Order: sequence, then structure tokens, then C-alpha cells
Amino acid sequence: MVTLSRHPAAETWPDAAVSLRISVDPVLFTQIGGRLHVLLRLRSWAPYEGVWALPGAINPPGEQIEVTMWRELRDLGFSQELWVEQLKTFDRPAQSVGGRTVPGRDPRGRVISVAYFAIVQPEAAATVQRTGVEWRPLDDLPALAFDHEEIVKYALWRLRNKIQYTPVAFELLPREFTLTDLQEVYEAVLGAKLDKRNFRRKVLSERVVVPTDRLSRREKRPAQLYRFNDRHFAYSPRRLSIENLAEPLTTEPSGSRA
Amino acid sequence: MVTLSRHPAAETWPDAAVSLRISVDPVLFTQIGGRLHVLLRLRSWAPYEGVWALPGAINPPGEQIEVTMWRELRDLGFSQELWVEQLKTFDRPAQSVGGRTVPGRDPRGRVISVAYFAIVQPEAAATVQRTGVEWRPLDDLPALAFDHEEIVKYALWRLRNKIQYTPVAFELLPREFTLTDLQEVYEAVLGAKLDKRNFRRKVLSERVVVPTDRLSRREKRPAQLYRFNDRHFAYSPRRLSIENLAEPLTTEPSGSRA
DNA sequence: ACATTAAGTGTAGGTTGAACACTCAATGGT
DNA sequence: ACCATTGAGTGTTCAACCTACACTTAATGT
Repeated sequence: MVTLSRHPAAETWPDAAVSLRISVDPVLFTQIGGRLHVLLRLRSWAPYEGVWALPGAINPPGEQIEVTMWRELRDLGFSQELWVEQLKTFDRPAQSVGGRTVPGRDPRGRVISVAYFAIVQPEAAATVQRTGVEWRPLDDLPALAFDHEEIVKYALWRLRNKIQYTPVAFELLPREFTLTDLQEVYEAVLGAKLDKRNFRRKVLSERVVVPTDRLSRREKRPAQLYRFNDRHFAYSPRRLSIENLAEPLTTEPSGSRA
Repeated sequence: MVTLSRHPAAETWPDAAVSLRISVDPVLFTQIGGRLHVLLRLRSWAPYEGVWALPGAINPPGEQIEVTMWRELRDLGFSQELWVEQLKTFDRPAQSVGGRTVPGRDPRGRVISVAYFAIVQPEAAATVQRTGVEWRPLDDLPALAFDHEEIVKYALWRLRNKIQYTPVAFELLPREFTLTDLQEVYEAVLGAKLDKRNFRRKVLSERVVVPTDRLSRREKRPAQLYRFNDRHFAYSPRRLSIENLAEPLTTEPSGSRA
């Protein structure tokens, strides 16, 4: 049974000389003093002058979106490796609804935001020294420009999920850390207290961490320092079943690091 | 310590009269005869004339991307509720690398693809009756236009993850189904055999499914028909710990259904 | 030497997952 | 009427893992 196609013979191919811009907005997380922080920039220009926003950039014509993102991160002062992945694309154009004009994301015109999610290790976090750019604690954020609050919330949701089946927690720690440090990261991200003995047993039994020959002397009683076990983690011999919810079946095809 | 900002006083705000278009590409999954299928459209126009592609559309200026997507789904003949979520945004502009021009995603110009991921229930799948639009089995796909193979692979990876902590499997089944049907969906998506007794015990103990008063008579021996337990599933009393990897801490802020 | 701080450590009970094979109800063909 | 075929339906045992729970120890600073 064949029905006549109502599809056109080709796509509609609109004239491109129409306002359309892409904003690249990274949500950068780090951990300071046991609390999660997000990098924000105080806008000193319109729109939203004097309001905090994600430190994004408008994608210059012809440049790959990901390139814009890396350039922006570099401009913010990050030179090291960062864990970065695409988060989501946000779009809300101005629209006429029943005679009224509902404003879109940006008063200047149609701007689509491609948001990224990135993690900055504590050592690298300190290198941010631009005026008006600051790490702000996630649990006490100021009002944000555009729809950036929505983007940050979405990023946090992703981080919470991600930390449960990827070694993302180690991105929030220096290269060497104590097990208490690691536990605090999980607690900060998940927003819950974990049992010390159970946590340690789990982490050690998974061999996701290896002891170094150094001790932390921040504490009264010195604590063993550990490093992330890059080598071992790749294997992760889990069997396949619907109950086995811990891990993606494959690594994310798009996961990137640079 | 304050360093002089190297940031401009405002964002770079490029002239918009530059080629930039957005393609909205849904990856539609359904299940036919125990195999996963993807909806493809045979292109009868350039570029990639005669090649199969995702049934996407170019976003008309000013229209919200999600609106384009729903319009496209409606044009394909879907009127029912569909499980839809944004997948990822794909971008590869043409670039000059060392004098050579590396082509981008689309030979016609800069086209960014915002890909969606959607699931069509088997009853609705049959209603697709456009010429050149077909369900093709995922394990035997033809060559695809543009970067659509990458998009499909990414969508499948997402589906595999998603089925492990959301009730997405039920979107691949009719309203009433046998436990064997359900098991086959998991097997098709995960690409693995599961143990019948363990599977049934798990599904029933989670009360994610409720028996109806009807029997399926497709089989030699009639089988109990079940329905998805919408009501009960919302609760899902899981406790919070790093070991408890089964579920997102909150529902995805962006999950949509319409 | 004493108080303080946080590191480090073990066990028992309950839950969940994995492996594994036979009986039963109905159909269709002889 | 019988028989062969098909796929539905069902339990148990063992191992692994999760959870709850409290004291000792190494160092510091007063």
C-alpha cells in the first residue's frame, strides 16, 4: 500500500541571511573547600550588564563550535587538560503568541546556546585571574543572566549522574588525595553523607585508586595519599545484565579530553 | 592580586548575514519482530541523492528547534505521544587545514545538526506511509548520508544506557505485552541474552508491570498480558549511596513527552 | 601529660544477582 | 484420539554486595 508522499522533493533550504547566532556556554565546575563551585563572569556590558553569567562566547562564523569552546577556556586561563563534554543545546526564540511577543533567550536576537560541561582540577582553578571572573559556590549562586540558571541546574544533574558511573570525581581532586578528600567530593556532588568504612572498602576493592608512598600532613594524624588508577580503570570487568546498572555498555562515543 | 583582563568589553557579536543553518535530525527507533529498527528516508534530491538518511528537516528561521522537530514527526505521520529527548548537537564546518579544504557535514554550507532521539510504539510505527520512508533494521543499515551513521550510533549508545534506568523499554512495546515480549526488547537493545527466570523475578518484584485480565493467544500456550505500571513506577524507593547506581537522582529536567 | 582531631579498621545480617532444568497448556497434524 | 511441538511458567542454592554500626590510633598543640 503506497500513499502519495506529502514530503517535498527536497528540504526547505532557507536563505541564510537571517539572524541566527550560536553561543557556546561552558559550565565549569571545581571544588573548593569541600564545596562545588561554578565559574561565573560578571557582565560589564549589555544586555544583563552587572549580572552574573556563564563565561560563554559567541561562535564566530565558520568556526567549529567545539573550537570556540576550547578557545574560550584558554582565554579564561586554562591550559591543562580538562574533562569536557557537550551538555545540551538550549533554544527559545522570541515568538508571537496571541498578539503578544514572548521574548527569547537573548534580547538581541536569535541565539542558540550550545552548553558544555567541564571540570577543572583544584590546582588549575586557582589560575583564573580575569577581572570579573569568579568561582561561586553552587549552593549559593547569584541571579544569572539569560537562561543560565537552567543550564547550570542541568549541568549539576548531569554531574550527579556521571559521578556514579565514571571516574569524574578524580577531576575534582588534585593528583594526590586522601580517601577522605575523595569521599568529600562524592558527598558534595551527591549532596549526602556516606559511610566512611563502606566508602573506603568499596573504593579500594574496585582498585580505582592506588596508594602513593607519600602521606598528607594536613591532618593531625597523617593520611595516606592515593592517585587515580588510570591503568586499571579501563578494564572494569562487569558482566552484562539488566541488573547491572553501573556502567554504560561502551564508552561514550563523544567523550573528549584535550 | 588583579591581572588586567584580556577579555573584551563585550562579546564579539558577529554579523548574522553569514551562512548558518540548523538541521533537526530525529533518530526514531521502533521494534519490529524482535529487532530494533530506525526510520530512514531515501533522499530523492541532492546532495546525497539516492542515499538513505535520517528524516530530518532544516529549521526555518525564527522557529524553535523543538517545534521543527515536532512538525517533522507529525509530517512523518506520527500523531500519538512519543518519547523524545534531545540527543546531541553535531557540527563540522568546512575548514582549511594546511591549504586543503576539509569538507564539513554538508556540502551546501554550514549546517549544524541538532539530533533528537525518539521511540515509536509498534502500533504507531505501522502508520508511517510516506514513500521513501522506511523502518530499517539497526543491525543491517545501509550507508547513510552526511554524518548520520555517527548520529545513529550515538543514539543507540544512549538507548542502551537509558533502558537500564528508565522505563523506556515500554515505549518499544504495545500497551499490553507478555513478559517474553518485554524480555525480547531488553535483549534486542542490550544485544545479549538474559535468563528467563531471573528476568521475570526482577521485573515482577520491582512492580514495574501489572497483569491485565487478558491473555495473549499468539503462543501455543496462552501467556499473561501485562501493562506498564505508570502509577507505581514514579515512587521507586531507592536509597542514596555511591553504590546505588541505578537511577538518576532526579528526573531529567529536560525529559519531554508530547 | 592531656585534650583534640581525624585516620583507620571489622563484622554480622540482609538483599540481590547468577546459574541452572523441568512441567504444563494449548495447538496442529496424523 | 493421540502425539509432537512450542513456548509459558516456575524455585532453589550459592556467592557477592550493601548496610549499619563504634572504637583505637597517630599525631598535634596547649
